[in-house]
Amino acid sequence: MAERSVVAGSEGRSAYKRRAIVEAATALFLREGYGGTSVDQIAADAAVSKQTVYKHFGDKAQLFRAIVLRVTSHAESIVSEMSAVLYDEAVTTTDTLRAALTSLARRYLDGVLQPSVLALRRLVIAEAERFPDLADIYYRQTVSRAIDVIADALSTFEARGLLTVQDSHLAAGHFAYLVLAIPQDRAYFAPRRRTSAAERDRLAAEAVRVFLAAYRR
Amino acid sequence: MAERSVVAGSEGRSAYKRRAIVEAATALFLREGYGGTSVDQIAADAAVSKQTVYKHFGDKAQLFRAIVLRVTSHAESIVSEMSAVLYDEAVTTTDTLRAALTSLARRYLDGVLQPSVLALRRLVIAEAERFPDLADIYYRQTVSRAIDVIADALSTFEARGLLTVQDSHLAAGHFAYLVLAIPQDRAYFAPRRRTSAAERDRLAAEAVRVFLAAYRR
Amino acid sequence: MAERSVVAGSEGRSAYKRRAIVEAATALFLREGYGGTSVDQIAADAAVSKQTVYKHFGDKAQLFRAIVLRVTSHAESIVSEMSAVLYDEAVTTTDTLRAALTSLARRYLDGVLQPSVLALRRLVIAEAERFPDLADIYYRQTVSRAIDVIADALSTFEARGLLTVQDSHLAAGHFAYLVLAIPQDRAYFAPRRRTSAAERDRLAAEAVRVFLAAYRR
Amino acid sequence: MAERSVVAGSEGRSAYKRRAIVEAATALFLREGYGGTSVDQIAADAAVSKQTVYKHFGDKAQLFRAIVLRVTSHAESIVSEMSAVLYDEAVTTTDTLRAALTSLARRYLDGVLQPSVLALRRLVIAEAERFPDLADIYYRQTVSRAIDVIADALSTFEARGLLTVQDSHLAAGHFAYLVLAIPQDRAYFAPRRRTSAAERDRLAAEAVRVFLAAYRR
DNA sequence: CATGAATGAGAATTCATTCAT
DNA sequence: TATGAATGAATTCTCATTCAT
Repeated sequence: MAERSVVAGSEGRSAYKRRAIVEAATALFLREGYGGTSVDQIAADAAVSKQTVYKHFGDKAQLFRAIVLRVTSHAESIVSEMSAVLYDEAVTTTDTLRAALTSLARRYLDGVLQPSVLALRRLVIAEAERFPDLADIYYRQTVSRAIDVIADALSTFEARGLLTVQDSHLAAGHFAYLVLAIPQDRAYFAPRRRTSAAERDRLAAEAVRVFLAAYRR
Repeated sequence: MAERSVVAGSEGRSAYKRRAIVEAATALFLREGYGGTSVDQIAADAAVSKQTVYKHFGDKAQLFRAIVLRVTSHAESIVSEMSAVLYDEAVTTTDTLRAALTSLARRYLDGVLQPSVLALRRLVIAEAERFPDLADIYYRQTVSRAIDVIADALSTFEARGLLTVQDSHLAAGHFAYLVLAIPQDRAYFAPRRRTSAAERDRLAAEAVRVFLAAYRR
Repeated sequence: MAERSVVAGSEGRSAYKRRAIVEAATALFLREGYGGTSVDQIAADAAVSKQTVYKHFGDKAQLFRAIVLRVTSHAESIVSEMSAVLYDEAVTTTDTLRAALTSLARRYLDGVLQPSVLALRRLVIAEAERFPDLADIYYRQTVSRAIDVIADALSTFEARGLLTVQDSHLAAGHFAYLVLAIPQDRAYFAPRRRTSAAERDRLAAEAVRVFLAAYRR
Repeated sequence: MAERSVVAGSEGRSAYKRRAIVEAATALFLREGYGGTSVDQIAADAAVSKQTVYKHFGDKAQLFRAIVLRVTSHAESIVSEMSAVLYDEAVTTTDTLRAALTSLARRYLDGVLQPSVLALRRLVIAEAERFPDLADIYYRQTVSRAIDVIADALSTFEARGLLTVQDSHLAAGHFAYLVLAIPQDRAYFAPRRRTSAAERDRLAAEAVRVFLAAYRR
């Protein structure tokens, strides 16, 4: 038992340090970028020796990959939560459809405009040339994924006779970017500026209005 | 006259070197980013001594600023050319309006999806934290500017009874991103992928369709 | 115990390296000045990597500060040793006073004319514009300090009816510079020239003679 | 005549530029030191090309030598002016002697405590290792020279039965440093601090008092 | 297995000096 | 003869990575 607890303590320590590294690296990469973050700093912030960082992650690039993938999968979960609203059985009329889409739009905005999500996007874009594989994964797991989910829902709504959609992915793209593009593009260039809740409400409502004008049966 | 040509040759030399530096730095910054580009490399590519770079531009950051501003002003000219179509007197019917907006959309897509324009955008986004002033200028001179121009045109069209527009800037944002957001966002994450002419045609046409469904009187 | 010696060895190593850096830097700064000494050279002379220098001292200026302060505190100890003679109870007559002052003068000369002390003074003077704080500390801890100590003693001697001193600090200044100024000023401009023991004897004796002529009761 | 005026203009121009270089270099060397001054800066401040600097002075070290020698000879003139008072025939009594010495002391203080003189001294001291010849010349032409002049005068005064001086140079040294050493040493370490006129008066008076107590017949 | 030190390279920047024009 | 450019080395400092203890 003593032995086990030592072993367990050892593993627990290792896992603890690993998590400390991940946390420090996540914060630093998101804040300072890849080039702006040094392994020294990560080790210092994690209160761990550099050697430990290298033992756990091989090298800086692999650590970066691990961090980005981890945060990306977290971003993916936003999409999943978002999609819940889409499978609401109650959407059977234009009014409930509008409500559902508006709710979806608000969730989407709230999710994607989170500072940490924006920081990740900016980071991935900045490093897309150095880490094209990461950029690709990111795009597929967040942007594409969201559009897929929306497209599915739109197809469902069309099957219920609520919408007229020919290319559901194009329609989903229209919806997604009617909602999101304005504040997201602004946020790319002004990382500090926030989009107020009122603004988000309005953007969601207007996006839905335009979308329905074009796609309602 | 011989003397003058000597003098002119002397000045021309300096200007020539300066241009060589600007060209080399532009290519490198757009391709490798700020951190990925060394002053050594710029000097080597420009076939110029490092001193000459420093004499002309002070330091790396100032050189970067000069480059970004220069390319930005070039990007701005795309907006100006784009706006030409908007003042076509012939837009008086729904059909001519649709044609004008489609043409506008195509020009917009063609302009913004140019590799060099995309590279600049990615660069500015990547360095928005380090050079917030540049990001701000870029956004105002290209993104905002384009939306302003479009908003003006939409107001005109409304005055002619062709559209119903309450918030012309919001409507312009809807238009711009219905057209652009899908391929632009994809391009941020996949710098190498091109959007074919056929795709651009379709994106333009569909964007205009959605826009008119929502905003036509 | 083996463990402890390992730990101790580890700490000892770090301290050993630090001391090696301090010694190399002290020698170089005193000999070559601040600008004339490169961090590369310090690292090489200390048989240590540049990184180790930077890890220990942050940057060149901080290293310089540490060195100057350390040597200054050593110079301060000269003042302290010097002051011992001043509290000799045996000073009760003009003759014993003369002997005590002469002894003091000799110690003062011996202390301040040491090549390393002169080198430090020249270094601090040379860098007084760049490191005014250091110059200030140096002046207070050595020059001012010595004069304070002497002034105290003179006050004591006056209390014993041996001297007539109104402004004890001024009198101390007169004493100190009657003793020291001639060879010190020469040494500033001729760093290599030494002042012989015979010369120092004579300078001490004559300084005391002049001083007593003016301040003896 | 036209030709001559051209030639003369050319020479005048050359001499003018030379003077501009000398002035700029003097200001810079005194303010920033040898290592802190770049030839670029000198050329810029003199509104002259670097080549012109090199044509006129060979290299930076020679320019430095020229500057220091020029300013030194100016400092020497202070000694000469100072010495005037010493050959005043009216010095025949203890009172006139005291007045003459006090006046001398004041002139000496005023001369040597001029900021430009102090800056030169600090510069020469700082570079004494690199330019030992300059330091030597400086010392002889200012410090030694002043002491020689004073020693001469003291000998004269002794010949008139006013003083008892055995080693006139030692006595002159005592006089000079009784007057000067306190504020000069302070000024070495605190380049910005000034010594007020009142302080100088007092220092002069007290120095003369001590000196006469020791050397008056 | 973890820590401090080392390595070795590379970055930005500056300098004194020399070449062409 | 004077100017802008070039040279080439040096300097401070940082980084990613690897030993040795």
